[in-house]
Amino acid sequence: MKNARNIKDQLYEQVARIGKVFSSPKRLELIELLCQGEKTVETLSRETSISVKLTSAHLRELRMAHLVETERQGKNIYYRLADKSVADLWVQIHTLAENRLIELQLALQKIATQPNDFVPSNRESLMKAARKGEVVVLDVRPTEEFLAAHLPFARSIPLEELRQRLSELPKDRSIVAYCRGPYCLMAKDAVELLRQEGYTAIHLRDGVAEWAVASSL
Amino acid sequence: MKNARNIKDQLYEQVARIGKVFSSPKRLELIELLCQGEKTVETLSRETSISVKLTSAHLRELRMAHLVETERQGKNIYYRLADKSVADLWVQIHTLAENRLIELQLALQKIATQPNDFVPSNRESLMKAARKGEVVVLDVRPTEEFLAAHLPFARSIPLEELRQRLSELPKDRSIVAYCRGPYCLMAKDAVELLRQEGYTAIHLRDGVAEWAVASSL
DNA sequence: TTAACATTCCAACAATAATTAGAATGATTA
DNA sequence: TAATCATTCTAATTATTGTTGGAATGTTAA
Repeated sequence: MKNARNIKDQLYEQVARIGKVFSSPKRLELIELLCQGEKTVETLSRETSISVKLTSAHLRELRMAHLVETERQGKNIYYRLADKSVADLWVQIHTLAENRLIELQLALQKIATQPNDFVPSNRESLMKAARKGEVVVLDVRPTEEFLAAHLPFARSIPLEELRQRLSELPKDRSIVAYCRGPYCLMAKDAVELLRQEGYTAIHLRDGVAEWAVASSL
Repeated sequence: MKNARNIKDQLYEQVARIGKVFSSPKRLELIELLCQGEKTVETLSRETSISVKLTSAHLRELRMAHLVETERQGKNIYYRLADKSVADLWVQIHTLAENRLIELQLALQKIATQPNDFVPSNRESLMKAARKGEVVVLDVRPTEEFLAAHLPFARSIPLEELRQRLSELPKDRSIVAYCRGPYCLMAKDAVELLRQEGYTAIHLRDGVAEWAVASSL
C-alpha cells in the first residue's frame, strides 16, 4: 500500500535530521567542543575561528535537532549537549571515519607525536599506573573544561600555563598528556614542550568523550 | 598558527564525509536494507521504491565513503556493508533520533502493534524463553535475509508465505515476530495476521543489527 | 532611561546536493 | 557476433544548505 511508503518516508526523514547535524565539518567541531562542557556562542566562535553569526546559525541546527540545550546566564547564552549519547555518537562517527578513510589516517599521522602515542590497548594499564602514581596524567585543556569533566587521577595544567608551571611536574616519571581528543593539537604541543625540557612525555589521543565510550565497553 | 587551522579543517572534513552519508533519508533506508545482507542495485531499488539510477547514485556516495563494498557476480553487482560498525552506527543514530525527536516518537506510535511491543528491557528473558521453547521467535523477512543472519533460535517464515504456512506455528505458545528493524512494517503485518487467526503474537522491534548492538553492551 | 553587549532573526547570494534523462560500459545469453 | 541486461557515468536542472550583512531582541550596567 502507498500509505506504508509514506510512513517510512517520515521515519527516515526524522532520523536524517540527526544525520544532517553530523554532515558539516564546522558543526562537528562545535560538537567536539561542546563535549568538553557548556560554552557560550562567543567562546565557541573564538575557539573554532568561525564567525559569531555563522556559529549561531550552526548552533541553531543543533538546537532544532534537539541535540543541544541552551541556558541564559546573564548576558550570555550557554550551550550544552542535550545528552551524553550525543558525545557517544560523535566518538563513534569519528572512530568509524578513522577506520574507514585512508585520507583521515594519513592526515592524523602528520599530527601524531612521534614515536608512538597511547593507543586503546593499554587504557587499563594506564589507569593502573596512574592510580599507583607511577605516571602523571596531565590535562592541558583550559581549567573550565577540566572542571566540567576529566580523566581519573588527572592533574590540570592548561597549555598556556605549562611553561611557567613545569616545576610542578616530576622528571622521574612519565607524563601522559591529553586534551580534547584526537583532533585537538594541545596535547601534541604539550608533549613537544615537555620533551624539550627533558621530561618523559607521552601523547594520549583520547579526550573525555573517547575515554567514556571506551570505558563503557 | 594558521597551519593548525588548516590541519583541523582537513580532519573534520574527512569525518563529515561519513556524516554526510547518514544525512539523507534515502541513503539511510539503503543502509538499513544492507544491514540485512548483501543485495543488488535492482533489489535495493525495488525494496525502497527508489529509481535504479538514483539508487546507484546514492550507493556511489556510500562507496566513496568506503562504507560499502561491491562484488560482481555474473550480471549483477552486489553491495554489502564494508564493516559491522557501519550497521552499529546506523543503530546508534536511529536510537538517538528516537530518544531526542518527539516527532519520530509520534510517528513510531502510529505503527506500533497494540498494545505493547517488546522493549529492550526483556531481551534476556526472551532468549531464555526461546531457548526453552516456551516462545517461538519468528523471522518474517525474505529467506535470503534470514540466511545471511538471524536472531538466535529464530524460525524463518517470510511474510508472503505466512498465511499458507500458519499450520507450522503452535497456538499454545507466544510467537514473537521480528523483521528488519523498527522502521520495517513486516513484523507488524505478521502480528496482525497471527492475532486474527487466533495466535498469541508479539511484535519485537529489533532487527539483527539492533539485536547485535544490544547484545554487545 | 540609555548605552553597551551577546545573540538571534531575516533576507540575499553562493555553494553543494538530489534528481532525472541519455549515453556508455561490461558481462551474459542466443 | 549481436542482442540483452544490469549498472554506472555525464551532464543538466532543481532543491537544499552554507554564508554573510543588517536589523531586531533581550539583558545588564551606568
